[in-house]
Amino acid sequence: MTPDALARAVRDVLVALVADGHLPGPVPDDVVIERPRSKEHGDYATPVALTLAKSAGVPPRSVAELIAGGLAAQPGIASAEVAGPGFVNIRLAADAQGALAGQIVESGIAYGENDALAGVRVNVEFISANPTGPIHLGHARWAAVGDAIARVLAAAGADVAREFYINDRGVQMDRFGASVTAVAQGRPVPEDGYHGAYIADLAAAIVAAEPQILDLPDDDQRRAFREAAYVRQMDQQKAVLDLFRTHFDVWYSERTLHDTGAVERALDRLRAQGHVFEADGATWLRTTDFGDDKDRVLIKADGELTYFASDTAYYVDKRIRGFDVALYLLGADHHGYVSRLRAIAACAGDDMDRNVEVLIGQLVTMMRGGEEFRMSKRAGMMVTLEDLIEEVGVDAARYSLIRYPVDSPLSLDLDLLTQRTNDNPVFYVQYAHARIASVLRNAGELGIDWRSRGYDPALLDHEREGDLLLALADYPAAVTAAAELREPHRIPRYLESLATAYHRFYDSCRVLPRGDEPVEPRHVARLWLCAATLQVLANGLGLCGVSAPDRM
RNA sequence: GCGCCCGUAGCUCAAUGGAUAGAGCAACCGGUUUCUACCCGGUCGGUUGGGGGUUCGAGUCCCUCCGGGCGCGCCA
Repeated sequence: MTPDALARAVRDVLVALVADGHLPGPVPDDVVIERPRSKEHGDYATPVALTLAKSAGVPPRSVAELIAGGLAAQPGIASAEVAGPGFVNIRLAADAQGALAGQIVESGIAYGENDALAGVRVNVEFISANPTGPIHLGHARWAAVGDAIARVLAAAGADVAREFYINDRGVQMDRFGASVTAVAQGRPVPEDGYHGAYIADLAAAIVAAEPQILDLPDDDQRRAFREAAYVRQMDQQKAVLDLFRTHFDVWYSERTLHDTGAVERALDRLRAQGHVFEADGATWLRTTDFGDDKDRVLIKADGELTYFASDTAYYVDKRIRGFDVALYLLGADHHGYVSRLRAIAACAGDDMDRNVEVLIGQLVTMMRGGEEFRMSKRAGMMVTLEDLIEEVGVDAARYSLIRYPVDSPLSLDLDLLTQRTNDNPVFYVQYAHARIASVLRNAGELGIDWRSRGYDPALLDHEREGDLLLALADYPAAVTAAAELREPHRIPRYLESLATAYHRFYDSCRVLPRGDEPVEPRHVARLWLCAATLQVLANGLGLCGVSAPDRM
């Protein structure tokens, strides 16, 4: 029995109690089912009597008694008891609990998927690094977390697009182009240019590929270098992200935004909503109507569009493309954008609490030998995603970036992440997967065809088996919570608890027959439990974009 | 100055308003006659930064103070 099924069972009891006049209505739509911290409080507990008592005008324990009485008569429930101020503590029957293993194996990769966010179209925009340099460590957190959020949202039934916004227009691009040009011509990089060693690499590669570029007139040459460097730098970013298993559905160019008239469309819409005004020769958006600190300029007095105009047009464009939610994943240095992005939505006539969402990711640093790791081989003073992958590998990097809530600063300890020990949770979880794969392999070699035999769920009655089944039952709720709260770190945390439950089970429950022992139904039942655990570990690691190895 | 985020065990961090605040690491003690010991069990460890409030119930919500991080351009 799953927590969902249990919630329905409790609700059925409440409906019956109301129908019989034992309780006044209404019955709440959602009955809260909790996993008590203490095992003494049962497999599950519901505090619903506590919340109902007030409106019913009855002592909570009396309400709880009624619920417990009704529940105990339900199939699959071993016991339901009232405890504390009015909790109902519930224990499941072993067979009802054990049946879950079969359900999970049958569901396979779909176990954990749900429809909590069905019908919601979400645009997840993340990284959006300038195409003027490599993806750095600050972006890396979002490369992992943004991708995991997208996976988790999709698992919860949302229609998700991963999007990368390319700032390929404006002053930074020109400075980038000027820097590459200068190096190619043997001149020093301008003061306000880009100084990393990668600039020289780009210049050399471009000159090697198209030597005639140096014969072009100055302006043409600078433009040609800029465009060639842009293409190469984007390719480099894409290659690294590809290596990092972060793939985008849409690469959205700021130039495109301007070329397709999206800016004008957005301005029209904002004007129609009545939040645009002229002052001091400039065109403004009155974002202060919706909580921003100050109004923002869309078109400068010199006629140039601001970056804010692009932001605005881009948001409106996302909505025109049919997304219900524009989810922005930004670095802490951009948190000042939150109020203006929300104001943009409101100015466009949208609901700023629903149509736009901004997550702010705090800083990431890398430590080695107790010292901060600051230098990159290619990029100078910044550490790149490439460096991180080189240091710890994709799995450890992704896992440890996803493992923590994004609103707290993160310090990655490279010494730890390269160790294959318990300090390093990704190995702990992967090891559990590999361990199970090994058991299943051995079962195959012993000729135990557990899958076609079926199993008796009531045999999974050992305490550690029950704990493992409870952990397996928690998975869908972990996925839903991760999606609804945009907190993918819940998945690694969950996987670690599942891995612990498995290792504990493995420690006290022999799965395969020893030596010449015959194959008994209990062995088969435990193989089903192993297979179910393997599946959930694989599914959860999949949501993190981390591999689930069969051998380690 | 204004705004946002954070403050939980020696360290790194969990905890969707629920019961006695949990893991891992570190320290100490134990565990494998055959499935992966990269594992498992135990001990030690807390005024959840301080104070006040809301609630049947607060680490969680509100107020205030303290401490830390970041942001506040007709820049991009």
